[in-house]
Amino acid sequence: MTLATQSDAKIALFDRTFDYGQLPSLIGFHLRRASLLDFSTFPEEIGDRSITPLRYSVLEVVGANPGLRQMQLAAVLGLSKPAATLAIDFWEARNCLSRRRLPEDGRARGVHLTEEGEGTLIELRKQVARHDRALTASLSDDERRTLQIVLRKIIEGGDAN
Amino acid sequence: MTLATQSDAKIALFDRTFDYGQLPSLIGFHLRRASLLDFSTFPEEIGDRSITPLRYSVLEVVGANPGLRQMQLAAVLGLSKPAATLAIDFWEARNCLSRRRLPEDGRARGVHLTEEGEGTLIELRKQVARHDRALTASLSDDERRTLQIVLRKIIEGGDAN
DNA sequence: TATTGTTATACTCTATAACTATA
DNA sequence: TATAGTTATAGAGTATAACAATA
Repeated sequence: MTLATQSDAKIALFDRTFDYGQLPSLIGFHLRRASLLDFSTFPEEIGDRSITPLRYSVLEVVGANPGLRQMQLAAVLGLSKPAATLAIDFWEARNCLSRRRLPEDGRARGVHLTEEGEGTLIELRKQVARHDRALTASLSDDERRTLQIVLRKIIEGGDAN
Repeated sequence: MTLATQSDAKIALFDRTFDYGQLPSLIGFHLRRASLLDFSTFPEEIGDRSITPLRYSVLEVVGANPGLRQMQLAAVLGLSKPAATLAIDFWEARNCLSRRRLPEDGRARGVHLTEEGEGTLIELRKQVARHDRALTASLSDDERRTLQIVLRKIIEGGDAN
């Protein structure tokens, strides 16, 4: 028995053709590769390699929800407590985020954009939108829209749209 | 100026609603989340937490290209040399892969499935296909097909299809 | 001198748990 | 006793470079 026969797509390398087996039939395989491509090209557009997609998303969510608590931020983005702490530390060191004690609960901190953070976010938004546009440059508007809907369906496990 | 107004989608948590800002307009955001969901549910179907998507893909590619060199395997899957070495080590320790010297080049090793490896791959293929099907259970066949095509376009940067 | 593959090392991320301060 | 957040620590994954064997 040869397992090499059920192929589906090939790749040319070293003057030879290789077979991906059943991998190309898997949505997860393509999702992984597209997401990796997104990550790997992200810093090219942003310039600053220390600004990762995750760190950008933290700034974005704080901008959209001024004063939310660190735990809330963590829950919204699916971060662990330490991950939230570290991401906020990163932006605080750059004077883009600030922590403020809440009068109603001395344990909690509300997270806010600083003035510099607002400017940084406005700039980042443009760059990230440009990067995302470049990532999907080969798609029609219709395909881009469909892709977004279908990905949401996957993420919400069938309860979406 | 408030940055919280350009919202697009919301999430309910802690008896409150939070805003994702521009994140939901980004394909990359959804790709990341869908891919993370894929990864996080993968071990549930496979059972063995040490068998990662990457390690499975190594077995798959060796099965589809018996005897390919380690460097070729690395290139096909976009792995670094050490990553290829370690992945092959993993399967060799489980008696699923073997390295064989090539008569025509003493430096290179060809990678082969063992008999046990063939059985393991056959089983894994079924489980992985089932997992991928579950991941996309909320999609119609048509949507699944479209998704695959569109993701390939992204990956190949516009030269695809 | 270049290439295949291995090993060593370091760096990033993540996950857990211990800790503090408040409640 | 429980919760918000911080710090400490360890584990997985990845990337680079040094290395051994062969060409």
